[in-house]
Amino acid sequence: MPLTRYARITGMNDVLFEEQRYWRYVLERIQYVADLYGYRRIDVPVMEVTALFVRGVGEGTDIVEKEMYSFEDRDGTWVSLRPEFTAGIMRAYIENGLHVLPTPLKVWTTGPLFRHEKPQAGRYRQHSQFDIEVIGEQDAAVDVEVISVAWHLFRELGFRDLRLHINSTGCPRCKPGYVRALVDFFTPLADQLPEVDRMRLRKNPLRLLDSKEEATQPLLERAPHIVEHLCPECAAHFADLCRYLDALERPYQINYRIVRGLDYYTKTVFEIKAAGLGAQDTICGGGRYDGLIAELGGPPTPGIGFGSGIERIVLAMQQLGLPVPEEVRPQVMVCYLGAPAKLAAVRLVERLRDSGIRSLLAFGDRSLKAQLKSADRAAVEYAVILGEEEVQAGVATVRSMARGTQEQVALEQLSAWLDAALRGALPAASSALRA
RNA sequence: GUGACCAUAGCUCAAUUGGCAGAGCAUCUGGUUGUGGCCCAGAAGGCUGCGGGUUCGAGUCCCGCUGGUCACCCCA
Repeated sequence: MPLTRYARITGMNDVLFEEQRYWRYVLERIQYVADLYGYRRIDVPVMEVTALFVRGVGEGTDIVEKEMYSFEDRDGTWVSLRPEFTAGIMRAYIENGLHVLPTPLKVWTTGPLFRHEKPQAGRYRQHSQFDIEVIGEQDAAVDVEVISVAWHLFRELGFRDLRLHINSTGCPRCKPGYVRALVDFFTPLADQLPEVDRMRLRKNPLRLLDSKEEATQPLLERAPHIVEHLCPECAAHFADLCRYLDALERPYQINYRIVRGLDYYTKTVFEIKAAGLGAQDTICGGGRYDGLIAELGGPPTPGIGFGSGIERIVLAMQQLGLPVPEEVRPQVMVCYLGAPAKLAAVRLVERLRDSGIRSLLAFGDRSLKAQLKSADRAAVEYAVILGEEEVQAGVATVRSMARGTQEQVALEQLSAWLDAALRGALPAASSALRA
């Protein structure tokens, strides 16, 4: 007897059966949409050397500075549980020489990510994302396709109230100029800013844009927009993005206040928000990272991708009452009376499974009453009863749980009989007796 | 990392001013031979999150810790 009861580690979650219906459906739709758009699955390790994330995500980011699960491996190398997918996938791209594949390379993945944050609604320390990446093409039509993959998925899952926000963060050529303009704008107004935002002005001026401080809001209204400071190349790219979105008649809004927290973003950034969640209402976020692969030691190659939190999707679907398929239920339960019949039952249930019938065996030598009760709880369509009499005669008693009728079926024909009955094609000349 | 609220059976919740820890649901068994759902009866299930303190006496009051929830920060 253990003296302590073990509990979940903070921010970790058990996904129980009711919720699994959502997970199963979401994953299934993800595969469908990924196939539809021609994305190939890739899986990368949950652990990488810490330096990869420091270099990829960015040294000064919150993720790297205070949220990574990092530790020294037994052989002395520093490793981290992945806090996001992109860096690992880019490492795999470079390491496996995937640039030799037809360009662009379009991949998707899913799995757990780890960030040591304080948990709250829709935010967990271990969470899963659906992630896609397109590597090797800077055409803005790619950006639109990437957004469409997410959009299509959410529509497929039944979401209707979605909001797409887009922005451009420029590139190393135009971003510094904008940051300077932003600082020039706010510096004379610094005394009107709350403490937090004065700090942002000094440390990371771009963060001012997504400030939620009351006092800052009216100032932000008049602050310069990055869209007006883009270099000709970034401006043209952004204009293309908008033109293609318009062509799709996809509703979007340009939100010059989207600033993503990862250093690698360039040009397009976007978020999709859903109703039904609390403060964490972003179910998809991503953008372009044209400098990342070179930064990680690969050939200069543009890329774009997004991550979408599966827990958040599931949470929103539950809140919104979106329909998901019922849990797959077993179809038959085999009940038995006495030891000889039990031997026959053990053989029979496995034979039923061989013919593809989802079957349970009533364990534990309990009374027939108890066995039928568990058949009822399991919501099977048929109970198959094997007693001394049945074994003698080489038959089984088959009881329809819904109708309460039963009849005897020869053991050799049982699989075929059940198979037909479960399809709704009951054999015609069967003599049903009322119970 | 900061703040607010919360913690009693597997779940949802009771327990008078500080006075014997309970109910419903779920689980198991039974209501006469081999027949489910409804009903009835019973069983099992608790160091009241943990540790201190006040008190004749603490689930209840006080302090600390841990955990949970929500929000900030950040992010999916």
